Amino acid sequence: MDDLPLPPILPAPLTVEEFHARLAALSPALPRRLRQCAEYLAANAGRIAVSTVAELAVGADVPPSALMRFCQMLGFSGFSEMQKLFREAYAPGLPDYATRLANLKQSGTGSPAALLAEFIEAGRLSLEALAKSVDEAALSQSVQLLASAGTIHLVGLRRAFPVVTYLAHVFEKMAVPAMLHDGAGRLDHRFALRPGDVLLAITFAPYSEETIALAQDARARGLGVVALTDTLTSPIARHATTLLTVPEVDFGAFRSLSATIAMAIALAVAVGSSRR
Amino acid sequence: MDDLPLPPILPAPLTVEEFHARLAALSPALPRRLRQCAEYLAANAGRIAVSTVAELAVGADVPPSALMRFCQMLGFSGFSEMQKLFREAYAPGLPDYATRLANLKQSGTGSPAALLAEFIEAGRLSLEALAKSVDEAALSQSVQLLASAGTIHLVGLRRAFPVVTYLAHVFEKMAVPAMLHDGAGRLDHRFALRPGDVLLAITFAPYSEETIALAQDARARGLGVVALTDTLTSPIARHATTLLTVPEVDFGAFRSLSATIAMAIALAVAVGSSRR
DNA sequence: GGAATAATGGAATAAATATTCCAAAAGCCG
DNA sequence: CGGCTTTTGGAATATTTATTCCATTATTCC
Repeated sequence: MDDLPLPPILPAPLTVEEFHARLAALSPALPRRLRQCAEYLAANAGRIAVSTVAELAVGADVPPSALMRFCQMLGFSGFSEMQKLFREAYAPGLPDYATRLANLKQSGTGSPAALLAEFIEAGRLSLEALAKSVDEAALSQSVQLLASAGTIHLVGLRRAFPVVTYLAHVFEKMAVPAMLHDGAGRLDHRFALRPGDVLLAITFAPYSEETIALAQDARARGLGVVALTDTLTSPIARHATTLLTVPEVDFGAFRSLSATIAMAIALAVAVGSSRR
Repeated sequence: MDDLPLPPILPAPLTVEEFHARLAALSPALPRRLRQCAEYLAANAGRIAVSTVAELAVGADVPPSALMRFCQMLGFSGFSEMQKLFREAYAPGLPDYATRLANLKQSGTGSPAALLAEFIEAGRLSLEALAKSVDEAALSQSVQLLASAGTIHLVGLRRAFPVVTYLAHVFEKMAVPAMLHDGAGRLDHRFALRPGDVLLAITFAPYSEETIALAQDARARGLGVVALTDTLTSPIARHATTLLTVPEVDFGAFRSLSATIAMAIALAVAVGSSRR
């Protein structure tokens, strides 16, 4: 007659992040159907706000009742309460934004505001693509390599130049020894690269001869080279110790650079804090 | 007995953009309650996917039945059909992205990947904030002013420097006469500013003395000054002919620059095409 | 100013959706 | 292999949510 086998009732997650953490924590120790739920929801959390129990159940390939049980095991009273979390999380950021963007785009094609809307969109898409495609292993290796460098040499010309100037600024702020190769006066500072130094080279199609040449030279002299480029098949890939790629969405002939800069700062800050 | 006063039955919008266009077209000619619906939905279209009729009705301050009628007048069979449009539009972009981001952030606080996730997020928030806050009038005026310039002078130091270097690159590509004031060698090129020229000055807190001084000097000599800064109360505001602000979200001590660059390219491309 | 028409709000109804419950199946342990 | 516990699927129920209908109120036009 004792009907209190209730597994310790967990408190419901209060934020989307807590939700993901809970999912990751419970997932391995779950029976089959419930694990299916966990995996599907982890991969499609964005759908929760706009789907019904039945739709999600189909997606996860479980009966609706299994999904129901799953919600309760997470600590929610039911599916609706869980959905509420996602609907509220969704509210502040996107809705007004998407609307404004639509209005901007509509305000006459070719108008400055419409152009701006396009670049904003390109930037956002680039950032999203980066989030999806980042190679965590290559990133950590690059950080390690740069953190171990004597001096970090920065090279990147034309459209990549703004990124290296920003890096130079960030490294300076963090007191990391770095040297910017800017090609001013056509001076060639290749002999500034000394054993134990590392080169951080950035180039995108159409690739800069000079950047690639410097990478090749550094590599030939046994220095580490971290390359930041657009594809795995970039000509700089063959001269790189570690290779980072960022998928940048162009609008017209111009690149938003958002993703590249995000990657560059993350790299710089990680290096700066690991040298300390 | 004739009960066919049916106003010409419009076809329902098939995309979110069509929806906005329809709204804008019908809105002015609508009776009071229906106009309230149109206005509220135009400003909060993002909410449609995640709200109930009752919630939206409260937001628009109309009874649910009015909202219902409104949906039907747009050509939908009812609210559910309209909501379907928004739920489907919502699906592809965000969900996978948000999920990946959550996973990245979780991969150990302080790890490079987690840092990257933060910067991606900061960049995206900045872009969204920019979309919401852009002052279209100031933007067009700035474009006109720059388009009428003899030579465009670019100034921006420290964290703003990457932006001006990118602008210099874009202007060069578009064959717009522009001069970059980079402070190299502490040379002061203020006498390069000639009548009919325009200065584009970029600075963020903590504001650069040099940038502000150059703007002040240009203004005193009767030149146009377009200022790109972070707030309306920036010290450069008093020296500006037109003022553009971008709300940039920082993470830690570092700025993502995404929004600033989006604004800068839009400006440059608009100027370039209007000079042609 | 009054008849005709359009718009409105609220209550009644229909439909969709979430949630519970329980009998059957599967897994586990002695 | 047989009793026990856990997990599962589906059907029954409860709840929420959308939708319709109609009497009342405002507008328009003559």
